[in-house]
Amino acid sequence: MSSDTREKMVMSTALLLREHGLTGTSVRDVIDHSGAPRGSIYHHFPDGKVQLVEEAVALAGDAITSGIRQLTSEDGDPVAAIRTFVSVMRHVLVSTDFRGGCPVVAVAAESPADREEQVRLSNVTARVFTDWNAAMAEGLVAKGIEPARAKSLATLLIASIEGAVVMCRAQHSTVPLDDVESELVALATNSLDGLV
Amino acid sequence: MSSDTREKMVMSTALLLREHGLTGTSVRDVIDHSGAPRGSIYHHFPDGKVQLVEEAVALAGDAITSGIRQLTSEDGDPVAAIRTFVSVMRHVLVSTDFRGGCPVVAVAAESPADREEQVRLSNVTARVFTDWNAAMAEGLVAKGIEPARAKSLATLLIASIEGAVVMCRAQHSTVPLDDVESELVALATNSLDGLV
DNA sequence: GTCTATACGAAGATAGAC
DNA sequence: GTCTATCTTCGTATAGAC
Repeated sequence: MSSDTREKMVMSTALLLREHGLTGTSVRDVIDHSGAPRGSIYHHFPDGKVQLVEEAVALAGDAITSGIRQLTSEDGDPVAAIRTFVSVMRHVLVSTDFRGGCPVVAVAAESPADREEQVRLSNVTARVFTDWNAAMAEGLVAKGIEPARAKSLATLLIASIEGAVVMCRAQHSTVPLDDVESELVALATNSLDGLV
Repeated sequence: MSSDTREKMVMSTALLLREHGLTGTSVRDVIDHSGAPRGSIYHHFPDGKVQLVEEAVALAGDAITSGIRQLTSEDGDPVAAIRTFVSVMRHVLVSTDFRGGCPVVAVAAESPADREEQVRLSNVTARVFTDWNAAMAEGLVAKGIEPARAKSLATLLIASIEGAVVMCRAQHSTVPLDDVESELVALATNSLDGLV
């Protein structure tokens, strides 16, 4: 089955991206890591590396979006969404011995020299960040926070978790993420109670 | 004067790193950008690219540390330090048309395949993040916040600003950083007033 | 769909002249 | 200190057979 090979390649790309970054991840690496047949890359991904990366970012990003939506929808709890988001990131850090982070950030933090590539990739990363933000914000609004505040609060949540992940990689420790989590939980709780 | 050439090379490295990342920045690029003589790189930097990057991260990182210390020392104001940190980042984003971010994050977000390189670079990035954190935390403690809380609050400040910068690059907009700034200023103000 | 072979450029680094 | 030339490896991508 060919679609199986395709999926494996996209998955491998996401795993390699979060560790070595955009330029640091080569098509060769993806082939080796996925065990995919060498001659099939440009069959499945006519646009080559850019397309592979686009799909990997979308895959990883949409998975997070779904997670947030599930935890915040209906009778959900935004604080649980925060904890889950943090847990996912912490697991990635620990399981890669602090060599891996978030593939979306990895791509967003590098600007390729090639213009077209730059545009295509920032389009995906921007969409993912917007989705995360909307999902988080909706959960907060459902709990009584006003839309404008919910949006900026959601941005703070996402930005700080992502920033903490980078700090954890540098320090080979989950402490930055742990600290950010407790601060965020306290802040979100207070905000939901109308205290702040 | 040779030290002039040296400084230019380190400076150029920092500028290129924040835009293209670790793997995306080549020694050739640094030579071209700095206008330095081609044959002098390995004279000034015997360890080649790693050394160049180490010094660039330290240069950029220490400049921020100094900025924070100046604004928080003595009769200083932690909120002013936040605003200044944000201003610096916003200027980088706008002046590079959202193609450039923070060189420290750029390096910390990529794990080189080479072990020794990985160790050397995470040593610098870790030190810089620790310095930023200590500088911010000290400013908060001086204003009456208890040490443990100051440390985690400082981490939140730094992580969220850095995370927001990455989001801004993706979205070609300063809105994420603007939102984070207002949230942080509010939080810091409340914390200093003993409200939270 | 998948193979092997290969084109072509760019990467980091070094040698040896000046 | 700086030059030019070059070694070697690796990057993306393509060609043409199977």
